[in-house]
Order: sequence, then structure tokens, then C-alpha cells
Amino acid sequence: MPVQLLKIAKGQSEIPLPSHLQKENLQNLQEGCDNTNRYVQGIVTLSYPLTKLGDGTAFFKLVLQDPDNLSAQINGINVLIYGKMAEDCSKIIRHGETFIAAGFKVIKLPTAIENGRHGCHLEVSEEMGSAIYVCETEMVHIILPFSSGNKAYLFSVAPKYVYTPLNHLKDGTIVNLYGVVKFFKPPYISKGTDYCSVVTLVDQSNVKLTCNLFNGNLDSLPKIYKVGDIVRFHRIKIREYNGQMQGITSGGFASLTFDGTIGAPIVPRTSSKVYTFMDEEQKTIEELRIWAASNISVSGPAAKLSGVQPMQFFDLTCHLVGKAKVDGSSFLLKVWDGTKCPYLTWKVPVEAKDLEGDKVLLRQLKDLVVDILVYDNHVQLAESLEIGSFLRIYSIHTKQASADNEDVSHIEFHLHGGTCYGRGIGVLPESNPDVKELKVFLESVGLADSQNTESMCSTYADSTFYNVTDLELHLQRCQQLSVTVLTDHQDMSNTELKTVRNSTAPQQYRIRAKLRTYKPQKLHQSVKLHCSKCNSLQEVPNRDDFKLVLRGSASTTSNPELHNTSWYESVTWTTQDQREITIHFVKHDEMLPHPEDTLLMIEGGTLREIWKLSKRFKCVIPVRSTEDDLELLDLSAPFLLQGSVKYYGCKQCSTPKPVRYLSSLAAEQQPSWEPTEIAQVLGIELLQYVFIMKFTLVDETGALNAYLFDYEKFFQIPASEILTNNLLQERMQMAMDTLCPPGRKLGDLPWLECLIKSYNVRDETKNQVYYQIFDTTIAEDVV
DNA sequence: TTAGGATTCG
Repeated sequence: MPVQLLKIAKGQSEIPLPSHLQKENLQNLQEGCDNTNRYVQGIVTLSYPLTKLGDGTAFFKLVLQDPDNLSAQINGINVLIYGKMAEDCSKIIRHGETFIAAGFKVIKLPTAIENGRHGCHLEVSEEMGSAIYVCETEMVHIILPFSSGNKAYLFSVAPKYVYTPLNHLKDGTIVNLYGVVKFFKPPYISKGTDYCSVVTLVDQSNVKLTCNLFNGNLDSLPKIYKVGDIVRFHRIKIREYNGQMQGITSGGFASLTFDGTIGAPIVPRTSSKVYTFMDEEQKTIEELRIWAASNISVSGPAAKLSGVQPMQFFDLTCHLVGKAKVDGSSFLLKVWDGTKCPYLTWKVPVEAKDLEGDKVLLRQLKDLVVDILVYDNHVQLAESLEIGSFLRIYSIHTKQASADNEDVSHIEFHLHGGTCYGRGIGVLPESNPDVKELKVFLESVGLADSQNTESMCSTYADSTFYNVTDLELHLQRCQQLSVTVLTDHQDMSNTELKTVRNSTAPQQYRIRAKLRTYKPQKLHQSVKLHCSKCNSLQEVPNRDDFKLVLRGSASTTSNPELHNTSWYESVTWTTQDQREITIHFVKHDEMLPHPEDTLLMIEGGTLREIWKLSKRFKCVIPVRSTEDDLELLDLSAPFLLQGSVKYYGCKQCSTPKPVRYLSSLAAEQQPSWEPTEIAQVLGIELLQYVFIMKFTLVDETGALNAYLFDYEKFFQIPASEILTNNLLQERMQMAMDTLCPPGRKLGDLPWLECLIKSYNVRDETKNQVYYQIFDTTIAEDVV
């Protein structure tokens, strides 16, 4: 038997192998040697799902780590297993187990060593006479890198942890548990001797548990960065408080925190050097992620400085550029997030000698950094922050005010005292995805940041190319809209409106006119759905129409025979109100892609559930079961949701096909899940969102009505997104207010440059000429 | 011990 499972008893050190086999060190492997009677041994630290190669051969890949060479630079080697061996191995291999391969082939990799991986990989198959031995261990302890930088892996037998669901907690017990973070206060200095963090968890039982966590060491508290993170607590004490269960740290408390995003790497955040982590736990996290995706709202009050409004509370991810002592009860943080706040921001006066941070940088970013005044209990923590670090400041309050000597009001940023609503400051590591994104942004505006203050000082002090004006201009270009009006035909000369009206159609003109008025005044009424096949226009269905269709299909139960096919994976559960929901996740290469790339089909969901899923996943298609396939719902409902956009099909021109036709797209190398492509394979004639408006244009010679028929080009706002996006609605309103400022006299209205074309519309009795705006876009510095 | 979620003095 080519794959053998060996059990190692406690204390047994030798692995019983055939005596002719000689051990080869993982570090000494070389291409071209005869390895028929040699074996390598290592610990499985990673394995990939079993797949099939193009010719149908089964293929299984894992990463082996050498436990004996703890300080080795080269750590992992890939082992590629083919054929039946691949199938057998995939069934029994678990992370942390000892893996032995005899009779392997060494292949040198074409590229240099990366990620600390080995310069070779191993190939193993029955055909080449290989043998595999797998030694089962019950539990793995992983020891994280020590301060010396060496990695150590220690294996021993340990008791299995039991995790208690949140609805089974009992007063006076000490338990282990998993949960999704529903609310948290980042660690702050308590009134006692410790740091404190308050964390509210929830799990699939829908029961909440608020935990009060204390530790004198900041690092020992969970590293939670946002709602939706997943935590694992060990040895937390449960008590009853005010009739509810409450968690509190007890001796030996330990925690792991994971990103709650489906598909994100499962890398625990912890300060503890030793922790246990098994495959089953990976599964627990994946399940919690999927559950949380439709049950937890993570849309926090995050904002960029460019998007802040007066009188709001928001979370800011930012770079600490300077800090200063103000007085005993307040402290100043000067931060930047790469964008410019559109309001005049306040500057807190401080003594120059009290201001810490790179002076050159502070001067360069003078009009971009914002002053955040933190109070009371936050002062001590703020004082300890390192310049150059990345922060998330939770629940900053923006206040509009004006000083006595100022004509215009400014905006102030306060982090008030107390910890209500999770108010506080957290330091983010460089590995945090939001920090990575921020760094990319800072770099894009010419600020390669550095954690190292000294190198930052020298970089900026020596820099000559880079000054305030350059940066401001760059930011203006980045953040403001451009200034053009015509997108084509700039060589045409202007025609007066009187001449346009007196000419025969069809023709094209360039005009210079003022917008006296427009319809509809309620801008959302300008959005319609257009079928380019039958040229019909219709109103956008409302949510009640959708609800009705969903309710109609709720009576259809999911057909289990249609679950878990070759191209999708299905999950079913029952909701608290006894509804059954089934989600079919479309796979790619046998795996579930990241949620932002995942198309899913849902049976039995409510409007709210579908809406939540569409925020998280690339595409959501509501379906119902028939006897032999999944099918789309009635076309009064959207057949596809992407983000906040609902896509509809034309009832007249569509011939819906069964959902299995989607599998052709799923099989593509990189499915793009474009609505047009999805519509095409499903036999749907896609309706397009379009703005339809009537502009009354005037110049010195006369007036005319011109229609705007615009998908996206004129406002630079997709018509498809306007109905669900308040910011875009505001932007459109601002644009219209600039084109046609309310309450302004005709003489004070701005000029518009437009291209219009005339066309004839005939009915039985008369011929009428209409005008349509084309190849024109809004001047972008208007918003 | 501390906090026990539930904004805003400055």
C-alpha cells in the first residue's frame, strides 16, 4: 500500500520504516540524484484541495516544514502528489502531521527562492515507485518566532478543546468559545491597574455575550480592529450580571483574533507565543464568517477626511504625523489619511517646543493634516503613540464652530473623554489590509512613508522636488473633478440657439447656453430602465415589487438533489423564524473564491438578507428549485444583484434559461461576472439604467428644450448606482445646483458648453423636432 | 479592582 497511516504512541520517538530507506535532509536535496531508497520527513504546514489536472490525473499539493532545522532560512518545500496517492493523501493528511515520502523526484524551481520557500519541489506518485507514510498526532502546538527570529515547532499530545456555543453558557463556569465581534471598545487604561477592553460577541445561536477583558499587558488583550472580526477565547469566566451572562477574564485567559472576511487568510492575531490551532478550528472560522456575512452589519461609521461632514461620529484610519501636549486633560494628535478635508479645519495652538514630529513633513502637510484633540482617559494612551504609526481612531466627533476672529466656520475634531460607542484609539500593524491600502495611497501622492522617524526626517529634509504646492496640486487633481465640457468635436464652432431652432433636422451643433431650468427637479425621478432591443423605457421597480416576488417564491422548497454540484457548493440552514435558506456558492478551480469574487445563488432569503449578501459578495442571484434545475424568479424582481445595484431583465425580450447555463462562465479561467455576460448566458435582455432629463437652455437669441439621455457619461455617475447611494445623489444635486444655481438671476447663471443633435419624430398628423445632448460631460470642478 | 456597550464640556 503506497500510503500508510502510522500511529505513534506517546513517548515513542522512532518511526518504524523499512530498513533500506535512508533519511535525506530537506536542506540537502538536489536535482538529478537517485532518491529511490531515500526518504524525507517533515511536518505538513499547509495543504491545498485535491484537484484534477487537465488529463484527469488527481493532484494534491502540500507544504512540508523541517522540524529539525529550526533556524534554517529555507523553511518550506512543496510536495506535489499525483494519481491515486494524491487521492489517498488528501483523505488522511491533516496539518501538523508528520509526513514521510520515499522514492521522490527533486525538481529545481526556475525562479529564485521566495517567501522562504525551498528552491526545489518534490514530486511523488505510485508510478515512480514512491511510498508515503503519515504519522498521526493528536494535537499540534505551534510556537511562534522567538525574539531571536528563529522558528520552532513543537509537537505533543494535548487535550482537545471544547467550545461552548453562546446560548449554552452557565453562571460560574470557565469556558472556551468562539464568536463574531458585534461591538468592541479598543483597549484603554481602566481606572484600576489594568488595560480594559469590552467586547460583545455573537454566534450562530444569535445569543450575545458582552465580555469585560482586563490585562496589565496591552498585548494580551484581543487584537480586534473592526466589527466582524472573529475571536476565539480560551478560559473565559462566565458570570451572571443583571440577569444576563457576562464574560470576564480569568487566570490563563488567551485569545486569537481573525479577520472575519470570507476568503481572507486565516492568520491568528495573538501575542501568545504558544497556541493550538487545528483544521477543525479553521472550519469553525469559515462557518462563522459565512454566518456573519448575512447576520452582522459591518458598515461602521468609517470615513475619509475628504468625506467628513460636520456633526458626525466616525472612525478614521490614519497616519500619525505629529503630536503635542496641550494641557493636563487634552492632548493633540496631528494625523493624515491621504485625502483633503473639504472644510476649513481648526488648528489647535500649541507651543512649538511641545510639538513632536518631523517639522519639514508637518510644514509640507500643513493644510492636509488635521488636528484631533483627545481628552481625559485617552490622553495617556495618545502620549505613548509613536510618530509614524498607523492608527484607527474610533468615534471621532466633528463639530462645526467659528472663532471670534474668523468670518467662516471651521470643523473641529474631538475624541471626547469616556469610551461610549467604542470611542478610543487603536494602533494598527503594517500588515493590516486597511493600513496597506492607506500606504499605497500615501505613496501615490508622493509620500513614501516610513515607520522610522529618522529616515523619514532625512528623506524629507533632503527632498527638493517635493513642496506644498506640488502636493496640493496633485491632491486637487486626485480629488477634484476635471474642468472640461465637451468630450469630442472640440473643433466645431458655436451656433446660436435661434439658428438651431430655425434649421431642419437632423443635424449636430455646438452651443453655448445657460440652463434656465430642468425636469424632473426631484433628481431620482430621472432614473429609468431602458431596453436597447425594443427601445422601451420603464420605471425602476420598487422594493415592494421585489418583496412580492420573494414572498411568492418562498413556498418553493429547495430541492436537495440540486445541492453541491460540480460547480457550486451549497449550504442550508433554518432561520429563527423557521425559514429555510439555501445558498449555492459558485466554485472556481474546486475552491471557494474570495467573497468579492464569488457569485452565489440564494433560495428562500428575504430582501434584507439578499441585500446584505450582495454587499459582501460579488454577485447574488435569487433562484428557486424546480424538479431538475434552479431557475430565476419572475423578472419583476432583479435577476442579479451586484453591490447595491439591482439588474433587471426586459420581460418582453428575455427568454430565461435554467441556471445551469451559468456553469460555462464559472468554468472560465477568471470569471469576471459581468452583468452583460451573465444576462447573455441566462437568456436575459439586460435593462440599462439611464438618466432622462429635460434641460431648458437659453442664450441671447432664444431658448430650446434638449433631452439628456445619459447612462453615466454626463454626470460621471452611473445611473445604475444613484438610487442606492446617498453620496452620489448629493453629488448629482450639487452638480445640478452648480449648473443651475437656485434663486439666481439669468445673468448670473453659468455658461454651459454642449453638443446637441436634432432629430425628427413623426406621428400621423405632424412632424416634430427634438434635441438631445451628446458627447458632453459635466465640468468636474463643479463638485 | 478595573467594567458591566449605548456618543457630544473642552
